[in-house]
Amino acid sequence: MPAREPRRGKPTLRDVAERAEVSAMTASRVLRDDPKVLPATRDRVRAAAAALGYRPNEVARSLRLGRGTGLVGLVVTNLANPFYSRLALGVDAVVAGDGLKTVIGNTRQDPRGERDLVADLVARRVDGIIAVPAGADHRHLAAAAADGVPVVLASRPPDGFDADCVLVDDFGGARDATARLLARGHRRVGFLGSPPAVHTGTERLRGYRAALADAGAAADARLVRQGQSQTHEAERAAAELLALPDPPTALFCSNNRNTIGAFRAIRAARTGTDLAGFDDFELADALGLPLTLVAYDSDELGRAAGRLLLDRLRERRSRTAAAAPSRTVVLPTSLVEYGR
Amino acid sequence: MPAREPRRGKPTLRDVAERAEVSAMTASRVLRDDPKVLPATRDRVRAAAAALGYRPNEVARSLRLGRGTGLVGLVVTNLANPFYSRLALGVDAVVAGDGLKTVIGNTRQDPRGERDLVADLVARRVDGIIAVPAGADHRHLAAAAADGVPVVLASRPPDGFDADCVLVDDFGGARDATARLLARGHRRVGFLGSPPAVHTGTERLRGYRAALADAGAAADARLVRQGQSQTHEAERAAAELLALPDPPTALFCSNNRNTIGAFRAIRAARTGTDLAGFDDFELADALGLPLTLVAYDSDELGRAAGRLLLDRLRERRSRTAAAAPSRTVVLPTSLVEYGR
DNA sequence: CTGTTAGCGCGTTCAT
DNA sequence: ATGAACGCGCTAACAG
Repeated sequence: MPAREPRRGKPTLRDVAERAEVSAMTASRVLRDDPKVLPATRDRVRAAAAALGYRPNEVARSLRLGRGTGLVGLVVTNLANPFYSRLALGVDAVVAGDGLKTVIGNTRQDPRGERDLVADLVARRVDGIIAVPAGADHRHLAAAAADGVPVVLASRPPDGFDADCVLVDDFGGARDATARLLARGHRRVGFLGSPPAVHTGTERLRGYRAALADAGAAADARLVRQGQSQTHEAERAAAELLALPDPPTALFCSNNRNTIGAFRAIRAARTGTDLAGFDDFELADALGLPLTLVAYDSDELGRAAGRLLLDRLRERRSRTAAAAPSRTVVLPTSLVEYGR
Repeated sequence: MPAREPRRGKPTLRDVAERAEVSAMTASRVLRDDPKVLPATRDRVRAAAAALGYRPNEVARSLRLGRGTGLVGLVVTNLANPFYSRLALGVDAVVAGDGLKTVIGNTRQDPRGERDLVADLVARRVDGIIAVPAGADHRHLAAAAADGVPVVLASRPPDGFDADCVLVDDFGGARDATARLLARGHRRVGFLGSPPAVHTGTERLRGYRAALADAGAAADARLVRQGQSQTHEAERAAAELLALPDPPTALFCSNNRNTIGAFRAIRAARTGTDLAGFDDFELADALGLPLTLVAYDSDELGRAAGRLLLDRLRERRSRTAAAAPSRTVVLPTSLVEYGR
């Protein structure tokens, strides 16, 4: 039988080479713009490649080169939350600048799923991982880092291992927003937040408490509700607070899901309860109720994470000395007032 | 020099094999749960793999197996738009069920960027591509399909080539919403929509016009503004319509960006203009103005696209007969009323 | 049950 | 300027 079948699957470098009547090596050189090729040969190879619709196989390429795959793994819990999609956008914008693509992994808050996902990303030889871990157990991420895959955490710090990370000033933002409520004369301020396992939730709770302490206001534990991660759960929790015999006159919410839920509850109860929350969101200005929000540059969160990762990858390429110590970037927050 | 250096980079199958004192082949079998291995050997290999922290290299694996990479490319224009992030989520949810991962490509409306992106995805040997093309020129997608990469379009039909696609009932939804406005007695209904090149925009414009014709209402070209893809552009266009000597008494908007912009303009102008739009969105019920929206299951858009792609991939695996004819799924819409 | 051979598509090394 | 040999890490196909 002849050496090679004519049309089996996609054309390979050898197909191009045969058609141009050169060796595979020469074809390879031409297609990578290696200068040491005769112009005439170059044209023949290019013509052959075009005629065959040749596409270099990046899989074979990255195997051979031993470098990474040009893929960055992004691990988030819920892409439907604008917070995460903005993050994804920021990451992608930055890493795309270096020719990298982003692989998304949506874990839906499932810790086991997150473990498998990270393992799979490592097996796929992504160049790096950017993660917003769902839980407090970071061993799977530590394992990835130990396997030599650079890991960058976003929105929560690494626990039990060392890694770059980019955070928001959770404590300061929450404290400032709560202080703003207190400055308006409120004495009973409720708190609505995510489950206690989430770092941002606990930090923001700390900020809320610090503001109360600073103002000499009492910290009533009955006014603190943690555990809501969906708007309808938050609405229910807020309604319960408002129905208390001695209800809070203001509410601070630790994220946009809780703020929106609380808004609905307040509007329904017509109590005129003052409202503040972490995270800015679209249409916050159009709700017809006064609202104090802790804003920050959510795109920048992703971009900063992307930059930290790119720095690690560059460091790795230029086999320079020892690895740089891990870095933490903290994004500032600001208070915005709507409808006032 | 000795045959193999001890610790260079990640451990490979051969490292595991040597440590377990078996051949690479046996190690391979164990790690893939091939039953034809002696339990004792199996344990030794497993122990060796664990001790070394071995991770199979999926890159080498997919090169060897000749199958795809287990990656699905998703091409969208703007992940920050909830419409696209929901789509991404739906796609990922479905394909993840088959062990596939989603690679996102955000084109930011740049047609040239989209061309390069698709070419890159093909070079990376993704198993398939799901795209919401930015423009009307689909030659790059046709090329990918011709290269043997299954392509599924979402939210717009293929132009100039054959492919599966999932659409929303753009025409019907727009016609129904406009008819609702007309049924309330409006005679002058304005239209705000995306640039003419976008399929959904033109279909929805057709629906709007059909409703006008059905009701015997005049189609005043001055009341039609196309070209807005951001809320602030839409707000400006809406304001211009409202400032006309003979302004429309109602507005129909072809997507959520335009609806939100129009909402802001109407609220600012205090004209009480009636408003309807395509796409449901969060907080639409809380805006304090009556609003008629064309709703559909946006997650299902992504899921349906994912399923069409999976069907193609399965068809490909089971080398059955000729390829099935391309399929089109159309999602129904419904009208929802808020604040009325 | 286990090992050997061979090669997926490509690029480095060293010839010529 | 061009080509042959070799191997990246893995696994089908065949021995044994």
